Amino acid sequence: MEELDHPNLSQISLEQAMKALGDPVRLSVVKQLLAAKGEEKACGTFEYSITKATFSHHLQILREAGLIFMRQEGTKKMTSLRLKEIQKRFPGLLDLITQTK
Amino acid sequence: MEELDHPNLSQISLEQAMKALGDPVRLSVVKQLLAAKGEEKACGTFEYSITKATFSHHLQILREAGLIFMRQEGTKKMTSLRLKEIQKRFPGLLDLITQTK
DNA sequence: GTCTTTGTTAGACATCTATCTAACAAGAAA
DNA sequence: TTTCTTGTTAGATAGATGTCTAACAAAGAC
Repeated sequence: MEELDHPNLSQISLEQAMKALGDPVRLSVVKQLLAAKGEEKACGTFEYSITKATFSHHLQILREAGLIFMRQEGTKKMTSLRLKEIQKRFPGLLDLITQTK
Repeated sequence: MEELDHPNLSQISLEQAMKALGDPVRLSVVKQLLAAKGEEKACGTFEYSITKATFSHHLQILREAGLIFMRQEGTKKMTSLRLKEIQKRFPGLLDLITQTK
């Protein structure tokens, strides 16, 4: 099993974070994780209207942007927001996403 | 002379704003406008390392995303941040850009 | 009027990106 | 072992995006 790359948030630019969030699928993922209040979600529990292959691609981008953490558990892959690290590196970003409708 | 389209910020999604900011040239423009503390800047006064044609294209994207206001003054086009409107529609966004290094 | 300044538009082009289908991988269940 | 569940990888593709050059437009200066 491959070890997944989870970059240190200090390596992530605001530009890269913005780019990752400037997509409907990926912003929706972050919103769903925010709604989960820090709890993990298996990939299959997200709502989306694309194929699972494409969805997997979007999760990879969010992971490489330092925004989500993923770990294997059996056949499932548990995904969670890197809440504290994001708040430290990009203060106000998650509040902005939560509040903006 | 064409009237420029300046959308109402209520029409702009967070996703669109993020997308506009997820580019090095455009994020730099916003940072330079923030550094100008609300003052207008002529296009020619920005620092960038692309052609003016490409730069013009990026300003158009920022304008259409509701982030900047542009007005003609003689041969120059004065550009400014839509500060208050952004703060109202996307609270914390500009602080985030200002603070993140 | 002619030239200069400032920026836009048109067209072309290479690269990036989101998407799909099909095949694969790995763990769990039977 | 065989099958099911869950998700990734590979390869292809259409469309979006950032970039350039060249031509144009409009206002000011001479």
